Formats: sequence, C-alpha cells, structure tokens
Amino acid sequence: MSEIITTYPEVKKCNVSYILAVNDTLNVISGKWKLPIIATMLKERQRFSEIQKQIPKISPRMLSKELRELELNGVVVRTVHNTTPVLIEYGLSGSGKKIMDVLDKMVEWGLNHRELILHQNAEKAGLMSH
Amino acid sequence: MSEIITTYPEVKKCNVSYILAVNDTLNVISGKWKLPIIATMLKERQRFSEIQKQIPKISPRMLSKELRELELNGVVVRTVHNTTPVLIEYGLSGSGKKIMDVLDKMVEWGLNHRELILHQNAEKAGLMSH
DNA sequence: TGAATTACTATACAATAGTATACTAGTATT
DNA sequence: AATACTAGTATACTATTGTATAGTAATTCA
Repeated sequence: MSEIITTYPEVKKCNVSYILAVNDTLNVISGKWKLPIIATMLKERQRFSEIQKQIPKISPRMLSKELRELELNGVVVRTVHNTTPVLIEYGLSGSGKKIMDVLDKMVEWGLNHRELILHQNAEKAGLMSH
Repeated sequence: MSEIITTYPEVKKCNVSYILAVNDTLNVISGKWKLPIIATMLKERQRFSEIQKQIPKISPRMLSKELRELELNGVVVRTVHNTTPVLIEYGLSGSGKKIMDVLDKMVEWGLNHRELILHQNAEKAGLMSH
C-alpha cells in the first residue's frame, strides 16, 4: 500500500475560521446572479432599473432577493435619496470591491486549467494516432 | 444625478473567456461536498471508503457523484489497481492541487471581510450609546 | 383622466441539489 | 454456509434555488 500513496508537500494548515472564511466568500459569489449583479456595480453605483436593463433575463424578484442578501452580507450598500420620486442606488462596499482579487485568482486558475486539459487531450490524440 | 454617482478606478477588463474561467472554477468548488472531498486528498490519495470515514455525513451516492464530476472536470484522477480485491484510489490532478491558491485568496477575503463588519458594528454600537 | 415610470412584492410553479435507505457483485474470512 | 469488506448503484423522496406572471403604491407627464 505505502508505495502507491504519494504525499504532496504543499499541505496547508486548515482551521475552523478558515473554513468559515471560505464559506463566507462562496456565499457572496455563488448562485446564478450574484456575480453579474456585482459586475454591474464595479464601475459605479446603479439603480434597480439600470441593473435590470444590464441583465435583461433577471426577474425583479431575483434581483430584489439577491440585492437584499448581498446587503445583509455587507457586500452591497443601499442608499435612499430623499428626492421626489425617491431614488435608490446600490453600490459595492469596501469588501465588495475587493472581491475582484478573488475573481482574478479564479480567472487565473480557470484559464490555466483549460490549457492543461487541452494539452492532455492533444497528447492523448497524438498517442492514439501512432 | 451625476454628483451622487461615484466611479471606482479599479475596473478590470472583462471578456467572455474570463467569465468562462470563473465559471469553471466555481463548478469545481461549489456545492456542499466538493471542498471537503478535495480536502481529504490534499495530503495523499484516498480510497472511497477512507473518504467516507473522513466525511461521515456524506452518502455513498453523493460521494460517487461528486468524484465522477470532479474526475470529468480534470480535477481528480481515479486510479484502478489490478489487485484482488480491486483497489481504487482518488487523487488530485495538477490543477486540483493548485486550487489551494484560489482557496487561500478566498480565506484572505473572508477573514478581512469579517473583521471589517465587526468594526462597522462596533462603530454603530458606539454611536448609539451616545 | 389615463398612461408611464420607479422600485419593488405575491403567488405559483419548475428545476436542480441533496438525503435516506436499500441493494449489488465480487472476493475473502470464519 | 453465513458474514463482512470493497466500491459503488437504484429508487424515492425533500429542500433549495430559480422562473413566470401578475400586481402594487407613489409619483409624474401628456
């Protein structure tokens, strides 16, 4: 048995607060609409109807629900302007803007992974033709 | 209107392959069991029953399903040993091991975000007592 | 007065994700 | 011959997530 099990050197310490932290992050970015919604607010704050125009397929129910969740999680800030008619704007909090760092890493991994798989498939095809 | 909309400077280029890359990454880490399963394989390859022992609450159906998906996505490698009884081992591929880089970023963001929110709540509590 | 805009909510339903429980084929042990 | 271990599969169910469609209150415009 022992000869067929390889140990990898790059093992990291992993405690409970790390697991909670990863879960917090996943909560902010997983689901069908959270990332598209966050994306609309990267440049500037947006109103409800403007987000709807930029994400035409989202229903108002989902947009309302996701914005409420993101606000509860401290990622989105909702601002009510005392004008007539009342204007409501949604923007990213400090953390919300920093989520781009995580997304950048995800892009990096994803692109790298795609390339690795393409190479593997090319190798397999090469072997099979010989 | 224009005075109440702030533009953030840190806008990134975003094209279709970036979105695909993020989605690929999310597919690998989202869901209830994928990360726990990957975690068991960080140190060394594992057999089906060993993963079950380390994640007692997972049903064999889910473990089987998730391992199959991870293998299809090129994150997990399944090795069959021609012994009696047959031994099957699951380990991480090169990409699979590198997913830790993404998780590290998620831990970083998550811990930071928790701290920011705690500070905010402390400030609010301070204001309210005055 | 009637239509349009803004920022949603309500209700019902469909689709996906996850659970619970039992079962299987092959081999080895008692 | 009965039991147990390995690596799962099968079936039926519940829970969560997302969709479709209609409606609402307050205000403004023609």
